[in-house]
Order: sequence, then structure tokens, then C-alpha cells
Amino acid sequence: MSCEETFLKELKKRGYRFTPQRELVLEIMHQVEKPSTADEIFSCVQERVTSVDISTVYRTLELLQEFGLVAAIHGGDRQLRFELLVNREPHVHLVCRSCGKIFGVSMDEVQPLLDQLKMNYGFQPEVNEITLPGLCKECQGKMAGVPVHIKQHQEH
Amino acid sequence: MSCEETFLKELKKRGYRFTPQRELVLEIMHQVEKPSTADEIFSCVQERVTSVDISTVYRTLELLQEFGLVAAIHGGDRQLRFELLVNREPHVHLVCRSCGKIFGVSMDEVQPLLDQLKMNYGFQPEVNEITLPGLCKECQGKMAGVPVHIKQHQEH
DNA sequence: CTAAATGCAAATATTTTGCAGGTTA
DNA sequence: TAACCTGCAAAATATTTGCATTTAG
Repeated sequence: MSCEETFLKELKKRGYRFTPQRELVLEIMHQVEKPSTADEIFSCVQERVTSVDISTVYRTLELLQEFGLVAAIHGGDRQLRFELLVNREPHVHLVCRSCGKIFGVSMDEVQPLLDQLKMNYGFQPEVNEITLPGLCKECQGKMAGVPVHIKQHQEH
Repeated sequence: MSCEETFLKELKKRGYRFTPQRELVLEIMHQVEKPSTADEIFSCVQERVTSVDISTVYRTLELLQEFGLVAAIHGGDRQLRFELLVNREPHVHLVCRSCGKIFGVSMDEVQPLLDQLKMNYGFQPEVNEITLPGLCKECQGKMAGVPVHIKQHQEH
């Protein structure tokens, strides 16, 4: 079942409606490559239909999350980023605190840890929303030895 | 070297000053048990000295982070939580998205994953700020089968 | 005495909400 | 046509900043 079909089905199931705005937000989510902020998504939406409001974008993203089509990931900065889950295998994110780049890591690598947390603590991690802050390869080289908080200041 | 001594030393090193407000914030950080929001810390501070402003709390927390005495962790909700690092071994946090409880997990359990990320991606995770969202044992029982976003709505 | 820190108020940034009018089914 | 959805504006939340005054060293 295609992404849009799932959306339609879930909307119908709850007596919600399939509006042009909702269709457009979902379409844009397919077009953005990286996990994107509400504002970035809003900008893309506006390039197509200027009248759409950012509150509609937020409301649609919330729906898409409820339906399991989109995940919200908490990066190092203040704002959430949203990512389409459909057609992607589960994965976790590495967020570089210096350059902000986000890397996806396949489940295979983290599964042992998740199993262990489940076994030892009974804790069930929400896989798609896991974010590991740190420094990517390039940024480690650039700022070796500088404490993290200073690094952040230098970057912004 | 005690926590306060470290603070003093780091302040002096930069020509900064050791003020009663800064001393108090650090002291409060020793008293709060769990990772706490700026506002929670501010409340504790106010119980002692009502004149202290929340902006001073924020500014002091930032200093403490620079000095490596405090870590900021990004939980599931919007606000940061601050935690004293001194006298604690490195650890990561499990945050329950339903009840909000935070569990500390020792490094031993996650070290293999971190090593792997370093090896395969060159990514250096910032250990003390890692947060894994999910559901704790109790909350899994309470809301088995209910999708995550609905759960959140029910809770708040 | 002087640079640094504080308290206050106002600004920012992000997300949420109330509501009147428009739209979907 | 009735419930739902939208755009707009305003509120809420969390954090940051400018500035006049106070204070540590």
C-alpha cells in the first residue's frame, strides 16, 4: 500500500478528511531528503501554495506521526525534525553537534544494545526516534581537544 | 578536588568571578536527585534566595557545562534537563515517553555500541548526553498495543 | 576602581490554541 | 448540512539578550 493510500485509509478510519493541504504536506515529506524542521517543511510547502499556514503543517505532521508515517527526532538543537518512515527500514540517528549533519545507522548495529536494555531493564526503546549526539569524523579533526560547549559557540 | 574547587579554579582561569549566585546554583545541583529542568533548579534556588533571576540560573548552567561539571540532556519533551556530572560515572539515559521517568544506564552496557559507531562511522558519541526514548516496564504494561502518539495524548 | 555579573524587562524561537469562516463528505 | 479543517492572530513555552546598576577582586 502506498504512503498516500495509508494516509487516506487512516484518515477515513477516524472520520477525518483528505484535504489538499494534507496531501501537499505528505508529498513534500517525500521530497525532502533529510530529517527536516517544521519550518523547512513549511518553506517547501509555501513554494507550492503560499496560502498554507505553518499551523496546518504542524497539525498535519502530528497526524502523520499518529499514523506511524512520520517520526519526530530530537536533535541537539531546540527544534524537532521530521522524517518519513515509509519505505525505510528502522534506524537510529547520529547527530553531529558541530556541523549538525545527521547520519542514519541501520538497526543491525544497535539491535544488540536494544535487546540488552529490554532484558536488563524491561525498557522498550522507540527505535525511530533515537538520536545519539556526538562529533562526526570531520568535526573531530577540525576541533580536536576543544571542549564541547566551546565548540558549539565557535560554530554559531 | 571537590566540585566547588573545580568551579573556582575554572572561573579563576578565565578571569571570571565566584559570586554567591553561582555558588548557590552549584549547591542546588548537588541537592536535586534527578536530571532537572532550568525551571526546577530555579525553584530550588528561589527557596533559598528569592532575588536570584532565572537568567542567572541559565547563565550559570552554561558555565557549568563549559567546565564539564554539568551535562544537558534532551529528553522527550521540549525542555532540557541538567545533571551534575561530578562523582558520577559516565552513563546514558532511558527516558520513558509515557511517565517521563529517567533511568541511568552504566557505560558498560553501551560501550560495545559506541565502539562500533566509532569504528564504522568515525562518529564519537557524547556519552553523557545520550538519551534513549521509549517505554519503561510499567508503562508498557499499562498501554500495551496503543500507538505511541496516542499514548502521549492520553497521558497529558 | 574596573571589568564582570546581576536583575529586570523585553526579545526570540518554536509550537500550540481559539475562533470565525470555508470546505469535505 | 454538519462536522471537520483552515488561516489568522494571539498565546504559551523555553531560552536568550540588552542594559543600567551592582559587585567581586
